[in-house]
Amino acid sequence: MTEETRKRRRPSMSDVARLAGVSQTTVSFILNDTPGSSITQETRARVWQAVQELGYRPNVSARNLRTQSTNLIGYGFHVPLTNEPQPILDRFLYSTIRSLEAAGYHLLTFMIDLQDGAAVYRELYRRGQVAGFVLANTNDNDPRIEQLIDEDIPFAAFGRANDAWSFPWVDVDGVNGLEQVIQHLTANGHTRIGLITWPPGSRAGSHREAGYRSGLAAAGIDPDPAWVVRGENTVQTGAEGMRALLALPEDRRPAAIACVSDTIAIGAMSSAAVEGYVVGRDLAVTGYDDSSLATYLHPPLTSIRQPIGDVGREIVRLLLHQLERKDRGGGTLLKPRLVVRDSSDFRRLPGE
Amino acid sequence: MTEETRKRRRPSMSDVARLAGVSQTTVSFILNDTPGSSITQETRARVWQAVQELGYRPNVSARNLRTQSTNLIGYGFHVPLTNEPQPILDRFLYSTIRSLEAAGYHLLTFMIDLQDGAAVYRELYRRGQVAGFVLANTNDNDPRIEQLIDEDIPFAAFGRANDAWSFPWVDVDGVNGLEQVIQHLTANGHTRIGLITWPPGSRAGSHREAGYRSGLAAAGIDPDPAWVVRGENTVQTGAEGMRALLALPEDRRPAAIACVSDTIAIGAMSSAAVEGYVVGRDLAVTGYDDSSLATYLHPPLTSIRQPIGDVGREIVRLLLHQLERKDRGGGTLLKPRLVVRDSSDFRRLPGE
DNA sequence: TTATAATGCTAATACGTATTACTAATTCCA
DNA sequence: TGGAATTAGTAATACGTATTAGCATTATAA
Repeated sequence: MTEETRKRRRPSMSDVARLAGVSQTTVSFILNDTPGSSITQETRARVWQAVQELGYRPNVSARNLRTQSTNLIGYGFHVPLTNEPQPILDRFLYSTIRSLEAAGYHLLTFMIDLQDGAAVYRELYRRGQVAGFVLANTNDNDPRIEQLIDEDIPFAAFGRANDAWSFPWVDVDGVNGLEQVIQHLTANGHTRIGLITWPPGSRAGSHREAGYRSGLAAAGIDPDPAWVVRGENTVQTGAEGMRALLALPEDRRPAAIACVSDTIAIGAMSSAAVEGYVVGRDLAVTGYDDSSLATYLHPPLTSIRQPIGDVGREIVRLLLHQLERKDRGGGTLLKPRLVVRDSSDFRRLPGE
Repeated sequence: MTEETRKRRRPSMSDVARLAGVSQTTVSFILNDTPGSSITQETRARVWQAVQELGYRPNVSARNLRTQSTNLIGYGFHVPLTNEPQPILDRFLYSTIRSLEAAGYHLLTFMIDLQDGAAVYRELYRRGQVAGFVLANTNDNDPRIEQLIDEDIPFAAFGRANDAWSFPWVDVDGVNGLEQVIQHLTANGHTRIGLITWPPGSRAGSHREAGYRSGLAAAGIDPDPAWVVRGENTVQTGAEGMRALLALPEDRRPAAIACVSDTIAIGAMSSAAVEGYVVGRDLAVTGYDDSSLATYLHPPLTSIRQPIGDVGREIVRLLLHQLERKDRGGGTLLKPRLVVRDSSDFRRLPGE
């Protein structure tokens, strides 16, 4: 039985046509509702009947070959340098997959490492395996984007890359996000505010840092260069960054620390606790991403929530627009939202 | 220029053949190293030259149609009920994608929700979009597995489903994992040990619970039914579970709590802190998964590390075996490893 | 020297679909 | 009533590849 089942050829349109007593062309017309074709209700019914009976399903490869297209969109995972979970990326991916499926597309995933990166994209496209790409984790002058623009390959990116390049992107306004954080902290009376952020060259990092600076400027604060420390997106970076900041002489030591991710904030909070500080009383800490952990940390973490579902939907819209109408769209900038919790909101704390 | 670039048809084998002055058949023979064909070194060189010149790449759809196969493997994401990060799943995915690519396959992702689940798999397979599937998050009597077996569709699963069904799976021995945890805790003198685990029906959950029970039995401990509390895989479950356990009367209250995931353990630790317990001194807590956060929690979390890279590799091996030799393989059970940290290792703590 | 085998290549075909060009029968309109 | 227009369908073809069958030409064996 196994062998027989495996061997049996899947029914094709011709099989359906034969069973229904019509031509293969007619079947195609009916299944695709081809405009301009005229078929009786009765034959339509007969053909659908045959489709049911045989369990016919159109063959994707044949259809792709004939239409010179494909229902696949590529997405490259960066090889993770560390094992940190990437909750934002996961949620972005889910939302993107969902939106793509609603339009009849599927997401093909592949791994890229930092050097060969761009080449894989070209290869997949030239083989006709994918119709276009969705990008995430974009960087300053991202070589992938440069190449995709160059070769006129359809794509849309989560994140910007370079003010000079014009391409379809969706981003969450990191400048605004950190401005909200700083505004919240200064409103709470803070004047010495540190920042734990990523190494230079990260686009998202530079936006968030710009928001940090403009937020401080708006409050008339001139930041001490020592207030900004950097590292990869790991808990460890947060822990070490916090230790460095707390090691500053008392008159320069920040009493509020903004982090560019929850992951970093978790490390920072843990380090602060080790050093004997009570976060939320002695020290304000904020994160970014509003991951699900934020609520349950001790104390709960103030964070910035990104409208990830919207990002996925908008990216897919931009991409499909290209695939259909063949012209590139512009960018979309979405606003994030500050979620205040005890890690930064001293007024909510009991006592002191 | 844009329009021209877009319009230009991708070169086909015939174009290469024409440029090299040979037949399309010859080009195919050369590119595929078809055994039994005999072609001069000189013609080979001429053809490769033409391939370079035109930038020719084989068309995937045409190849798939001709060979009645596809280079895609399907992977269905469960719609996440919560926003918890799933570090294990992410790492499993990376490892799987890598292994698949090494064999010339790509991973096609799609979303499934709990009810229609199984139908999507059949649909993708019958359309010839994918050659088989990789499954994760398998459950007791998983209907997807039942259907895939029924319809003789190639697949391999991360996790078991049912002792009666025979199919290719890879799993990490959860019984052994929790036995290691319990053995460690009892060796440290604990006699009242709680468990925060998932709702019944989770296969992985029942294995870990069995390990909990056999571990206790090995130490001659008869567990109080109140020691086991259940909930979804969220931080909240951990927090509430811990609160429930700590609310038990003192003579029944566990002093060590094993959790079936780090996510749950994080909630448990946070809740314990709120109740005024110092984890690692008053209370031992252990997790499962050894996520990257574990090291940087306060205190660092004892956890179970799963050999995820091996899982991905082995799954792909089992799947490819089916695709090539057309028979199903058996299962592989991998051993996890206990990583002891301060959350459970009282002897490491300073003072008392 | 001649039949046979190996070498180096090509022509023809099929995979399953979508689409264009066409035909026969019917309906419409003046 | 008769020609045009519409209706209901079909035949033929192409997408780009892999493969089978076959055909010269050269090398080998008897």
